[in-house]
Amino acid sequence: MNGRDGGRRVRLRDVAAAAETSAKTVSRVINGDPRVAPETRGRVQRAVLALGYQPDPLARSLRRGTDDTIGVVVDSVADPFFASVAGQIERVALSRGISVMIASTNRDQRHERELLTRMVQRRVAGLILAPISTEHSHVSALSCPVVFVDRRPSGADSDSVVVDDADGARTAVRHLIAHGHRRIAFLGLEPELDTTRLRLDGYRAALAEAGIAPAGKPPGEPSGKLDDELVVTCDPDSEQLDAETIRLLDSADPPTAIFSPSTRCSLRVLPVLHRLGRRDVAFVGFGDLPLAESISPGVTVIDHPPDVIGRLAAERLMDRIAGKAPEPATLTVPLRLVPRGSGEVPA
Amino acid sequence: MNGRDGGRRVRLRDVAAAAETSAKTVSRVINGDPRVAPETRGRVQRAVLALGYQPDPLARSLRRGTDDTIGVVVDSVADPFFASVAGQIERVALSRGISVMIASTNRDQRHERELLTRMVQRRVAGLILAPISTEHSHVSALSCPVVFVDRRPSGADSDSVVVDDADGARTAVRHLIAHGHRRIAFLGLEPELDTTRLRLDGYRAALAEAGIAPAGKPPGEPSGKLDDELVVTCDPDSEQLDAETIRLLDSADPPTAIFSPSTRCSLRVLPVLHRLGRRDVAFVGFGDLPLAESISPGVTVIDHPPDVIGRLAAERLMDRIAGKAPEPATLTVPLRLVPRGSGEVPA
DNA sequence: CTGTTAGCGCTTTCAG
DNA sequence: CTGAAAGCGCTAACAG
Repeated sequence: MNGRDGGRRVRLRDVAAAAETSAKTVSRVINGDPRVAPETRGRVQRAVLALGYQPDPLARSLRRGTDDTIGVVVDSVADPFFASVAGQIERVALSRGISVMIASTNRDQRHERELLTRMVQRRVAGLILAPISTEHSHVSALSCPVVFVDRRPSGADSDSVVVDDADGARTAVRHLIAHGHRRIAFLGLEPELDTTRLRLDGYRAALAEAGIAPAGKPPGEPSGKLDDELVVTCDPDSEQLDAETIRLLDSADPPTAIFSPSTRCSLRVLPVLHRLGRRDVAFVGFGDLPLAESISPGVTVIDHPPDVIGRLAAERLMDRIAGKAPEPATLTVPLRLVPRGSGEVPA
Repeated sequence: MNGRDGGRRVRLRDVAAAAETSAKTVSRVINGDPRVAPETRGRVQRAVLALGYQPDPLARSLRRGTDDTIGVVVDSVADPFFASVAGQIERVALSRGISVMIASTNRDQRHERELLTRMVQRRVAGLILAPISTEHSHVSALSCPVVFVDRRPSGADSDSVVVDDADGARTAVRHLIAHGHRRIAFLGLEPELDTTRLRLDGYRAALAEAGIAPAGKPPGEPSGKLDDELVVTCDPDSEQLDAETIRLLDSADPPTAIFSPSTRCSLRVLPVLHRLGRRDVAFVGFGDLPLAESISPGVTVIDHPPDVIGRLAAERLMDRIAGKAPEPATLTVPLRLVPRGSGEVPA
């Protein structure tokens, strides 16, 4: 009926034979080359339909040196933020007939490099990367356009779609300060991440401009802490963050407010807060959460919209692939604070 | 230094030339063929390293007819459940050196077919599919192993990893009945989905065994409703579900308990409940939620573990690809009820 | 407008 | 143990 005769693969030459012409002419028809006689074109199209021919993307890519697929490399597809980013990228790509290949680095630099190499070898037409490694000279040598998301490349001559992390954090902490808080904790991403540093900068800037000095630093630091007494940086997916949160809240001079620099952190810290029944502790998180408004108090967040970021990155990459983008640029997606209650708890 | 000399692609023949041997011998070394003289092997390996050679996966797949990539086709990567499933699949695949290609159907049958065709054309070694179409004969003809997840294929001669949807729903509704509820609403997936039907069956079974007849059905049904007065089925991503929830709660003889048959529904219904301040309405959801224990009352759920499902599906597919799996089987992942408060609200 | 030839980079024959 | 030839399915280059 439709060509799947016994599972046998239909090739260009089969179509050519059926249409009584050459492979090249069929190729022309397939690729919309206008220089084919209408009559011939008709015969070919009929044969294509009759045999159910579908071009082999592998052979085509090998010959053309490029593929109609783009690669998306993020921390983890299982992370709802990146899952959503990837989903949007897919939507945009799909609407232009481009396939998407998604892969996770799991925040491993070596793995990141391997994935990129692998994708380039597959002749992807372009890449969208949430970089984990700090050094990206190898990326610019990649021979296909790359758009960075979420985190900036160190060498700033590439396209990227980011947010103003420092500003977002500053806004969050200012908000807490405006509600009377002076002891505000930062709980607490991996210090290696670019964004951690920026959000920490914003946190400190807000404190500084309010004349709040970072608390004195004891000399011998346990691992997982930075200088500041109220700053914790550790893997937010580990229970260490729970422990640190409890320790801080139980300490002699505890924080009255918490700034959580990422959704992953919030998902750790909020349950601790609720388990302890500490509704008196103010909370602002970086990144929105499902059910944020159904918790009481509602969770105040800096909205960090994955769908916008994904869409912009995808559109940018499409333009680049089409050769349309004029020069590398950094798109900064605006952030806004969404007050829901937890950030407005008074000191 | 490491072969990326001027971005030029290093081919097998370049290595052969450097090692003063033939392309085929280099190919043998690359593929671990033992029938190469140790001395030759050494020379080749040195040349590979010196030139930074990496085999071209495209050319290799074209020639071999198979690729070391598997395809994952789910409703949407942006859906946290499937994102998590995909993440686990990726982990397992990766540990065996297999790449993963993820794509979303967006619950479109035609699109599902296109994606599958596309992936098969790319010679994927296997597929993991959360089927949306109800008829899957075309899938079994796909010429590569397929493992179904979440929803069963209609022709049951394939591998699949599912949960006992009816049983999970029955357990949930029994739990509510045990707490004294007799008017229990079902709110409310798309009726087209296989799983909706099964979960609805379980819901009805639990009611039936408790001697609770489905409420009388008015003759003229507005769209989005099934027969039963307390059953709503509609797209859970639309605001229609909010409206239906409010309507039911405001009706003359309102439900005292709600069974939400999926996480997507829960994320719609719970905010409505909280907005209305209806802490008196009992709630059990199918599928766990982030922050479920931080809401008050804590959200009672049937845990529907995406990581287990993903891992099992991936392992099953790997076995199949390796030719190890004996015969098609349906793996049923056990479900358990996690009481957290909302399901224990008395009638 | 159409066809032939060559070759993308690799691996499978099949001979040495 | 090694290599030459052929070809996976397609398209670029160059004729006609």
